[in-house]
Amino acid sequence: MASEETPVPRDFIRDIIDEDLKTKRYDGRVHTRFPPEPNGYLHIGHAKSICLNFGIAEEYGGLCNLRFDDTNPTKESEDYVNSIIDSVRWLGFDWGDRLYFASDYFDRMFDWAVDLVRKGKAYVDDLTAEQIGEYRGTLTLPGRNSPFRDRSVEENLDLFERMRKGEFPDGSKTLRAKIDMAHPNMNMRDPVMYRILHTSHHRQGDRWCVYPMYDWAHGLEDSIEAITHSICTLEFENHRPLYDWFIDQLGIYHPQQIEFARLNLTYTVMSKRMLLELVKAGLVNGWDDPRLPTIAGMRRRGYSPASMRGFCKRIGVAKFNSTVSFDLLEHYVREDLNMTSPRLMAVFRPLKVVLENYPEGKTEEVEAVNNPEAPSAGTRKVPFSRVLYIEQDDFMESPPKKFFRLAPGREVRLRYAYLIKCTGVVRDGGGRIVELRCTYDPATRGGDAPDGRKVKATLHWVSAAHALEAEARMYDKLFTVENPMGEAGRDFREFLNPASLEVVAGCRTEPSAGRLGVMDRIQFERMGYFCVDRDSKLGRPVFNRTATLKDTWAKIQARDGADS
RNA sequence: UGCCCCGUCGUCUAAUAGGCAGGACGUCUGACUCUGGAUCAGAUAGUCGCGGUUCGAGUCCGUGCGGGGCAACCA
Repeated sequence: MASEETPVPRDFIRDIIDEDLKTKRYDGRVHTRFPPEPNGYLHIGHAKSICLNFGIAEEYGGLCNLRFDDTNPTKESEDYVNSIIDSVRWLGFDWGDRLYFASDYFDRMFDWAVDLVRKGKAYVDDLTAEQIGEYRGTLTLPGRNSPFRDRSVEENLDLFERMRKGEFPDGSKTLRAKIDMAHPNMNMRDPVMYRILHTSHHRQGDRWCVYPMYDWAHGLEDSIEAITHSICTLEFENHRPLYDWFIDQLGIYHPQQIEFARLNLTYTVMSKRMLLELVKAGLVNGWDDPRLPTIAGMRRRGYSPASMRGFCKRIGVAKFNSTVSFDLLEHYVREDLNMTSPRLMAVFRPLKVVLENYPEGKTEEVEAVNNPEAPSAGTRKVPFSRVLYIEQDDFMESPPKKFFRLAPGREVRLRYAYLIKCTGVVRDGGGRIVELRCTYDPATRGGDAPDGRKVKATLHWVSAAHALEAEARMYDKLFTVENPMGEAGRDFREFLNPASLEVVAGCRTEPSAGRLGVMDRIQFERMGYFCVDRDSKLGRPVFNRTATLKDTWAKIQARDGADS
């Protein structure tokens, strides 16, 4: 885990915590929390927040809670709760026995609301949602007081209690904080605290028909759990004054909210809403589609938890709205996978090679290194015989100057095996090359020529008779543009990359691939990092491409105008 | 024509309490190599503008410009 041995990052949040520790603001405690709403799957943006919150707790010897902000039963479900628990655990974090649900605090929240009503700081409003909007004013114009704003405490108490008992239909009444309808911060214009929702809750059943709003609930949740630093994203900055107001009116424990910029990544979308749209429309294959930036999707794609943690740690934390390059993510993934992935050989688009001077029916085994970065991974035997497959892209009949691979009359090395030279091509009726005739040099077993002659390329290969058939799913960027949301008036779906998934059937792998288990991560030499998908069948594995290897040749081709 | 927040290489991010603007990714060179992988060496490129304070400003003050957020009974 080289990526995690980097020094602990410094950022403005840790500076604030250092300062609070110095001034003994919270008696030297550091207690954070990760508070997702169970209304979708977690994505890499959440991973940033998870790493931040759990990471800070770890570094300071504090604690981090996992708390579900389940205040809106119309959008939430237990399935989402489970997927979130699964994702956080997979990322490698532990919340001990501190798994909490906002819904478990509903009684206390209700009592506190009654408290506010008693203090004349909250009232029951009969305005409709639409009217509330009208009375709120605009960004530049002050709002007006609701005609129900000055009801007596007794009447408010009675009405609120009857709301709770279910006497009123959905939307007919709300409980509102009594603050200031002319406040320059819109959030302070008598925000709604409770709405009536005759909807059963995935944990509370039908116990409630009034549910707290985020602004009212969230600060209370943090207060109840004695959180010291409530870390959240920038869009809640304007809500902090309200969060503070509630806590001060109630006179309860007061955490410090700190906002940071959410993660944006190029070539993808990072909002649960957009992700949900893609899933619902069937534009991807579920929440764990390997093309999605969901944690479940990236996991299925083959990203390791360590690489995701390394990425999150090293992108830093700031208040500047930024977009991280997808290249950076891939860099950390490759960095980790390079060190940890066993190497195997597989040919994705097979081209048959017949070694004319190799005895028919003979098979030998060559020794291959499992991981050049980790000698302790040992070696393995790979069968070699007269008929082989190599990659179609590794042969060109009339190669350009910079093409180093096999061509008529040219000699290359077969990895760990022999030097071979191409002596001819065999075509089908349509003139397509279907087979290469080659000779091998028996003196080069293992790959080195006794006379010291060099070759410019080493190719991966498999023995036709011993190969295992497999399917590969080649994933590419989900969108064709860096910011799919960036074009005014265009829907982000217009920029979906039609080539984001290419299924390659008929791949041939060396036999040892048959011993892999689901989710095992490997590198197919020269082709990229892959992992075994759960769709694999016995004897016919399915591989997801996690990332390609850096490919200098592909870069040259792209730059020099692809003459292939 | 309101309020809040933010502007450092192409990108992300450092610069302990004002003191040589550094790192990473990307890109480009080169070395090495039985993965055109990995590794190594080098190059590239930045403090949004204008004033002010100061011996000294990315950092402090003012102002302009630019970007983001806010008008759900969502979070």
